[in-house]
Amino acid sequence: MLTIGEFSKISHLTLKTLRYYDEIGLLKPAFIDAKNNYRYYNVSQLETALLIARLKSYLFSLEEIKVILANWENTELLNSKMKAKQENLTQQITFYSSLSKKLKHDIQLLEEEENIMGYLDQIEIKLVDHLTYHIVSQRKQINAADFLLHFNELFSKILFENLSPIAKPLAIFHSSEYEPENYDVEIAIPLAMATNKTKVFNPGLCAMATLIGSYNELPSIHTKLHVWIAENNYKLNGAPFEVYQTDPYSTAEEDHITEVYFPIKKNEGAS
Amino acid sequence: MLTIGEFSKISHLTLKTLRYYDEIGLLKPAFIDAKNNYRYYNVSQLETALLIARLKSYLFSLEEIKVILANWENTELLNSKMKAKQENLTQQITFYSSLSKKLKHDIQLLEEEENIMGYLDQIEIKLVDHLTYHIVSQRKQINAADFLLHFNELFSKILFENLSPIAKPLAIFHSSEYEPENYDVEIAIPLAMATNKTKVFNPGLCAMATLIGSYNELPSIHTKLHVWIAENNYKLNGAPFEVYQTDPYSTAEEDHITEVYFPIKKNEGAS
DNA sequence: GATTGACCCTCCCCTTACAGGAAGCATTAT
DNA sequence: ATAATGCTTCCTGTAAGGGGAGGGTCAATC
Repeated sequence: MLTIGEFSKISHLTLKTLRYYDEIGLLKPAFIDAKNNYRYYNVSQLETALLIARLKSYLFSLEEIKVILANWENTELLNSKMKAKQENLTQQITFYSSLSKKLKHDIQLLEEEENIMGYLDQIEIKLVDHLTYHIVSQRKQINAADFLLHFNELFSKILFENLSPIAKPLAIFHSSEYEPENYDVEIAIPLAMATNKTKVFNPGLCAMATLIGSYNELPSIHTKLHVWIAENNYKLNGAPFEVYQTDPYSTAEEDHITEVYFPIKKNEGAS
Repeated sequence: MLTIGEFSKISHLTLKTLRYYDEIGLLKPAFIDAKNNYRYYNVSQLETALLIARLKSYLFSLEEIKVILANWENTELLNSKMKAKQENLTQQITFYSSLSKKLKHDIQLLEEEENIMGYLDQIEIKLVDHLTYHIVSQRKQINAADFLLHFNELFSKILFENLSPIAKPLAIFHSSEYEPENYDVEIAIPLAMATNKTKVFNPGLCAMATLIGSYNELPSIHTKLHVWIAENNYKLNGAPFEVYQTDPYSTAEEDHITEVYFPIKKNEGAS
């Protein structure tokens, strides 16, 4: 039997770690002296410790390791977990690589122009009077991450009910705050004619900006629009909406074209 | 002035996040109504929010971002931070890649042999009677991470005091637990002759195993040795030590050869 | 037999960047 | 006037332990 100190020295796990593993039930000492609560490990547990360390080096969480240890005989499980982790690592590498590329780009920008936020000045804002549409729409609380999925339903409806779209699909944002898990969005498609299922969409005067590229830059567009609205003495007059000009399935992320509209009206009492 | 909800919607930061940024002083609302503690942001703060989001996407911690914002005029600082982060990312990528390779190797092992701990059976243990040495040594509490640095001092001493080493350098481990930040290690070099600065090193009977490759596998060796000692009815009889057979500066990590010794004696009262 | 120093125990707080939820005011719309 | 919405603070929880306090225990020495 090994005391916790001896076990620590051999396994290269700290005392803190060993007590923690005991606490969460990952590696419980073989024997605990009831009268003083001293932990004693037996020699065979050293190999378990090695195994844990190895799995940990592959970035499995302790919770995952616990499951793997509990099913140690089941090599199929281990195999699939390891392959999943492998996939995971590959994704991480891709992610870091693209991040590194973007960072490199910004470093260059900084050295040439002394400003990494310069792209903001490229965003052009137009004042437009938006057409009136008859739209079919669905309003829902969705998770922002699977925004696209909810469009499919509407696309399908259009197809099967023989409706004829007259303009690109759009989304109207009703949320009063940003809550990515629970986003209050109305997805809509403009039709050629009014039916009993359509409603009138008439935003009127709008400030508009076009986003070319990843959706991640959306806050930049919103910011720009808001700054512009404030500076030009307008105020918001309805829910913002976006019109999708490109097919998200066939277009690369960096070529997406999205038009962002903010319905506005002149500020009363302003000069 | 924007309420926190409006600001959230535009910046795509949640209410929780905004309140948290206020709390840690990263993005304080421009105005707080004293009578109801409502937070109000002004439009220009939207751009700060964008900047924060951008830096966050580059995996800067909020603490780092705070520093960058505080020195926003100083493009030099930003530049160096970004380059450091770039370097950091490159390291991460290297790390994940090598991890991925190891994982792949283990997946193969698992499919061929149904066992990823099989390498343990390859470790061979020998019973040896160790020579007696006269050593110069230094015992210190060190950080395990810069183990190598502490050898340099001793190497230098050897050189400048014209001492003649007679065998490879070694390290004796006195710690009673594993504490990587505060490792009680005695670094030593055997000399040809005794002087007033040397001491006698006489470990006697030892169990020994050779580690070929990365130091990370050390716990495996220790485990093996301990299991062997227990199974063969010996017990520890002094501090474990390691002999470094290869030059750490000119040898690749996977070719390092380290001999691990455990001084032992027969267990009394055993059959 | 007593002391000392090394070893072990539990308990509590701290870390990052928030999320979830409760309880209670404040504002706005009907 | 009332209800719905929006805002506030406060508490708890996350992963994997680290740091330290305060106190009990063990083995070896005097």
